[in-house]
Amino acid sequence: MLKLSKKVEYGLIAVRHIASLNNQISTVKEISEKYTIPSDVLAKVMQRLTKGKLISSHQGAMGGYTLARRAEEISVMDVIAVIEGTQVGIAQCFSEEPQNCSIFHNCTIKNPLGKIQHNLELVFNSMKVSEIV
Amino acid sequence: MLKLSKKVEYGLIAVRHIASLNNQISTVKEISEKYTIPSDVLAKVMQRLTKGKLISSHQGAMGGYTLARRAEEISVMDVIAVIEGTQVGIAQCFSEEPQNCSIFHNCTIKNPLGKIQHNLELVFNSMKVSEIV
DNA sequence: ATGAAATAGGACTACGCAAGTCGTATTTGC
DNA sequence: GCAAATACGACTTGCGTAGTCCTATTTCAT
Ligand code: SF4
Ligand code: SF4
Repeated sequence: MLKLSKKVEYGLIAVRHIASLNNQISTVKEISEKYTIPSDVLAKVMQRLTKGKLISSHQGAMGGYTLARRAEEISVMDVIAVIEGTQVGIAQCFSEEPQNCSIFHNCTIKNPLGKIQHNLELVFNSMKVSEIV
Repeated sequence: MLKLSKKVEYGLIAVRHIASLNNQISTVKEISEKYTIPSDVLAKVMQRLTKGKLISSHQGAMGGYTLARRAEEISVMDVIAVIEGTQVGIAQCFSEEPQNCSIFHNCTIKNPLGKIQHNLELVFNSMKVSEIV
């Protein structure tokens, strides 16, 4: 409960790695070996980060990935949001249709939880990749 | 990912309910019907809250539950910690033996994540039941 | 041109946890 | 003694996470 997925952790490690090398091009093989991450899993993480425009891919031999923005402009929240396609919410009614929760109408805690959700987002938004290199 | 469990939500609803009734004794049946919560599930949640000394149980006919502390002294974090027996951690290495994570030794993000973890705890600790009645 | 190095992406499996159900025992007020 | 309530363990089901496997595509270097 409340745990980040491994994919997100891998994504953060990868993005931080590229940033720490001053945005030098890096490959999946290089990163997966250095940090002992299953390369297939990391590959798909990188593909999502590419689709989310946080990094840029360079296909073919001598290819790899570079950052698509400055490290100061990539937050932990960005990485989470891109890797988890869905909306991140501390409760069901924040991440999907509120009606999906059978007790939505007489739920007495959704407003307080909304406040907490907002504060959590502030925390994740405020930490940038540039701070963790 | 990052979602509270239903048990925690049920626990918060129940604790808030009792608090809103000015600590009048309340039963599982009463709460489960009012909020459409499966009574068996709620029952076990209440038992955990009792073991965690957040509420007090009164067995037998005319029994039920009351708060064991003032609503100002029960935080959302307390409820989470008691219902989830385990340590709540944003990453594996915070909730179990660090060695369990195969990449612990060369993990470059555990310190930053630790900082985030700390901030999240502040958020959950600062919201008290008395604020959500 | 050809082959090697790299990204792109779908299909599938295995495992663990969340949520709920069921059955039974125990306590206690009337 | 009966009914209302808590206590608690065993079980099922479904879903999400993590990982594996396989194939296609792109592009550089020889
Ligand atoms: S409505 Fe209440 S119970 Fe349903 S998801 Fe939102 S917060 Fe949780
Ligand atoms: S060590 Fe790094 S990767 Fe392993 S759990 Fe802690 S943070 Fe996540």
